[in-house]
Amino acid sequence: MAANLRQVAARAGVSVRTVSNVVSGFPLVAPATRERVQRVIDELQYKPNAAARHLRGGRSGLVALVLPEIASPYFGELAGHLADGAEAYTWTLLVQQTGGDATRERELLDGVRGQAVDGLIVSPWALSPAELTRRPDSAPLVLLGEQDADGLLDHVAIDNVAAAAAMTRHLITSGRTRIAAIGLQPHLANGTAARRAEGYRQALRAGGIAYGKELEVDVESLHRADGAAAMRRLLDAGTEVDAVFCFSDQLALGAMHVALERGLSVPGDLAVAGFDDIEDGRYANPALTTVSPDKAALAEAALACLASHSREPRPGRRIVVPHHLEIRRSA
Amino acid sequence: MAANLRQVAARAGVSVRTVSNVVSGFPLVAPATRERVQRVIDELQYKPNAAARHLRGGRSGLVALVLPEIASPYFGELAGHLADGAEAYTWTLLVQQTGGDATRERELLDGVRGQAVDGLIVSPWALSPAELTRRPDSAPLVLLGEQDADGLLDHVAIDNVAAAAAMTRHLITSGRTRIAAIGLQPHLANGTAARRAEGYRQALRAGGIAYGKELEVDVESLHRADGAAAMRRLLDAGTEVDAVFCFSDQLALGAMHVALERGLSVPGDLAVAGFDDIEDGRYANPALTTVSPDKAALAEAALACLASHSREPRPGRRIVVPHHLEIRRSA
DNA sequence: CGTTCATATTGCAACGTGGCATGCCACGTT
DNA sequence: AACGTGGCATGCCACGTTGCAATATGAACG
Repeated sequence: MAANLRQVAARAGVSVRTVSNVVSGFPLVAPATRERVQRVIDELQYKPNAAARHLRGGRSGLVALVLPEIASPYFGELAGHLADGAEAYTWTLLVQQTGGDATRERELLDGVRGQAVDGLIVSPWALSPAELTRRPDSAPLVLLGEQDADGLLDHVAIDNVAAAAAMTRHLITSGRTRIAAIGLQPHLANGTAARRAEGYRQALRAGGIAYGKELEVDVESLHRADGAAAMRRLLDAGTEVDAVFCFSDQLALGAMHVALERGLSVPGDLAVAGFDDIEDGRYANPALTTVSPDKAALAEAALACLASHSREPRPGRRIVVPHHLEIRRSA
Repeated sequence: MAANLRQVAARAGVSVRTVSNVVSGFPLVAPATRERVQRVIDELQYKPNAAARHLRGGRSGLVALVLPEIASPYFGELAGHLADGAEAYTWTLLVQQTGGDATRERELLDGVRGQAVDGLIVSPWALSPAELTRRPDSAPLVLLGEQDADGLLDHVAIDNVAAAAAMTRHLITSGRTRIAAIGLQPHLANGTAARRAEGYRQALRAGGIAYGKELEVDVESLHRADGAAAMRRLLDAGTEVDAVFCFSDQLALGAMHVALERGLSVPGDLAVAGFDDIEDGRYANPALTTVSPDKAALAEAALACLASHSREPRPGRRIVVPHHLEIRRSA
């Protein structure tokens, strides 16, 4: 049975209000009183009741992270940064998985929990920007990833077009001429893959390199298995390729696995590049060349956005965090 | 501005209590009234206030997952299963990272959040079983991993001794005679590594294979970098080895990376085996042989434990979930 | 000695909900 | 006609906290 303010107050011979003042560090408390109350607090191991504080103050101290799946390394690493960073704001991170399902995404955006949370950090998958903005005014929300919702919602992301173009240029510079892309998702409203594809095409065009539909491979989702399947399709189709640029590291690891299985040498016969710079890529064999977004900055910016947004309403912001190419062995 | 019961009641021309009855599905409400109230609820988009419910009912609908770091693939995958499974109990998962720090682990076990949570799922790192049991009676707690706290706390785990022995036997059976182990953590009270070491030694002894200190490599933590460093030490020491059994897949991936870098062939010159069956291992090159714990069962058992424990107090339980060897290419 | 002021402490109310007990009404029974 | 029964609906209260406004205390000053 946890102690409450009343019990502490009774035992210390002061009013409930005074105990509350001590707990919350209100300055107008006599040192002697403060000390006496503090002693009772320690003695009874009093801990403020979060539910009551939440009800009274309207602040839950919770921030929801809404994403397709936490088991995905990229999201896991991001969640780690977010959970660490949240502490500075006295927030605790809550995980909500959508499984990439549109209905579930919609539900979570203003579900039961939506009301009990000080903010939402959302990595949308199936929902279009239009659907994202059309939501009742509840907790502040920040999107991870570039979205066409400028001025309406906050979003934090790297410049995907520039990043994809830079990696493609790297492949061209190192002598590759048949550069495939794995990871397009034409069926999704979520524009991340589209932006990466755009950067890829821009760079090919600028480099005077051939490109076309046969070099672009769609995927259902971004797991290693999808990358593996895509690579198999590409090789089975007999398309000539000397490089693949995958729009996620997981796709790249799956693709590389298949390439090696088929007896290709990486990077000899085939260069493989990824996107995300997940920890696995660093220790892959060969180590994976990748686009490295500054995940810590991404997390920090998202949290700062929420914090500033809950202080005062303002138009949506677009925050771009840095990225760099991490050139390793695979490309 | 979210609607509350009072506003719905006023608009529907009934009492607050009746609206509450409709919301909570209390049967004694006339169908006509129920429908009228429901219409207003939909109209005003009424959503029950979680804080008030929590305060009134003492249930927050939150379960905390306390672990060293969520970015670790094993924990990420486990968190995914837990978040999915929690839904069936109408729980939401909350992530608390300890960074393997004893002080922080202690804090979190009965911290501010500890009181606001319906249960704790804890993967201890630095804390000893004795310290874990010595805590004020707050929310129910279940430990992940085997701990010497039988009868006092619930814990859910695979049989680490048996699993490690089985993998070691597999290495022996496939002809290896100089089998090293990477991943001992003599400085930690947490007994998982110790149990795996025990299984390893048992199997070596039973197989009549040499073992000794020079074959057992300690690590600080379980990251790929630790595995890589351990492998380097092992090779630099000139110890003759034809297999390494790593006590986590991350260690194994780091170790394998170094082995390949040094020009060894895997599994030709060196067999590498891991523990955890994380997704990366499946697509590693070569694919990683590993001990595969049933993570879904682990998650489900942990949640069931919490649920049953919050219904009625009872002595601590020890739940063993199945595991199997996942034999791939690396060993 | 009375007034003023700063400091220290307090009581009241309200946040939104659900348990409890009770009130009300219509209908059927004696 | 009086009474009992059961279906519905309601009012009151408490959960633990904090904002607000008011009050008590003591010191300083005219």
